[in-house]
Parts: sequence; structure tokens; C-alpha cells
Amino acid sequence: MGRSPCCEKAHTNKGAWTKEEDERLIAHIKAHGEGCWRSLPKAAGLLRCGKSCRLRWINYLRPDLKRGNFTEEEDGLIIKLHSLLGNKWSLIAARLPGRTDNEIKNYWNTHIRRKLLSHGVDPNTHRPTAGGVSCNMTTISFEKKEEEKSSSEDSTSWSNQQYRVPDLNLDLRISPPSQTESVKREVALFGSGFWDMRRTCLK
DNA sequence: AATACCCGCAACCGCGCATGT
DNA sequence: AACATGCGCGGTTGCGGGTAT
Repeated sequence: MGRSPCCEKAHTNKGAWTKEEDERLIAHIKAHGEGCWRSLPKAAGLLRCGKSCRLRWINYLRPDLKRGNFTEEEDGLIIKLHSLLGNKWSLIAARLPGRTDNEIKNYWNTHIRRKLLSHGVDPNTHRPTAGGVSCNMTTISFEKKEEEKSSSEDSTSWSNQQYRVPDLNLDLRISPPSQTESVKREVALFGSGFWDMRRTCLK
């Protein structure tokens, strides 16, 4: 039982966006705001599917995007957040104003991954790789006693882990993210006491 | 100069979840 | 309760530019 396609693929453009398409999309959103993505292409006179429009706007056209190189500070923050959240790029992006999940995901896969590996750190577990050079960046976050490791290898148990870690040494800005939708998602995901818990245990 | 290879990024795809009917 | 619809997320792909041979 597959889902119905999000749009009529036969009549939509694919691939790189043209300047004209960008301008149409920007003009439409400026005039009408971010509304229903499914109906937006038709309303804006674009031969694109709604998902494509949304992605283009969020990842490239949004006026509040920072773009440009990541700073050392951002690097560190991404690594720390990744050690806590795993591949939850949207949650990580919510802590980095002006950055998108896609951008961070790409940056992680192309730069940070390699950087960690070169420092002898497994980018997935944030632990020193076998025989690798230990690094003091993030491995402390998940240093656990051998007997504790067995049951909590899966990524879903991170919230339990952080309770046990005495000092995460995270210089995070512990405040609700600027994007309210993200707050809603996290509250939905972790419960309303999520931020209070974070404040307490990350002190 | 030509070709092969590598890398980074934009875009696509498929799935899960939330919401509406 | 069951199904349909739309949105958002994470993984993956493919193109274009840069570098090495």
C-alpha cells in the first residue's frame, strides 16, 4: 500500500532551480507567506512539486540564512550536539541560527566526520577509535563504565545516558530554540519537562 | 592539454508522524 | 476506527568544480 505521489511528477521540473524559479518562489512567499506547500507551486506559477519548493526555500532562499563557512565555535557546537542527539539534524539546526539541517548534515559528512576520524574519534559513537589517538573534544560526554555499555548502545537511549554523566561540560545556550515549531517537536518528543531537565543535568 | 578522480553541495526520495475527514 | 493527506526528516544521489596524474 504505497502512498500517493505528492505531486503529478509528469508535469514538474526537477534538478537545479533557475533564477526565474527562485524569484517566483520568493515573490510568492513574500506576498502570501509560507502556507500550504502542496498548493504553492500552482499558485506561484511553478512547475515544481511542493516538497521541492519547501526544500528550496528552507535550505537556500530563506532570508535569515547565514551561509558561508562554519566557525570553530559552530564546529564545536555541532559536535557536542551530535554527541547528545545523534543524527537529529533538525534539532541540531535549531540550535544554530541561520543554519539548516541539510547544511549541517552535509558539513558533518564532509568535514567534521573526517576531522574526528583524523583525531582518532569515532564520529558515530564519539569515542576513541580502536588504536586511535584519544581526543578530549567530546568523548568525555559518553565515557561509561564497561558494565553500563551493554544495554544502551542504541541511539534512542541517549536521554537515559545523559542523566548518568556527571559533567558534560557543555557550553550550550540552554534556552528554547528560536524556531517555535522545533520547540513544539521537542516538547512532543521528550515531554514538557525536557528543557528543565536539560538545564539541570547540563549544569 | 586531456582525462580521471575526488569532493562538496543542492536536490531528490521514501518513510514516519500528525492531523483532518 | 480507518483512511487520506500534508509536512518534515534523514539518507542518498548526482552534478559541477577543483585537483591530481
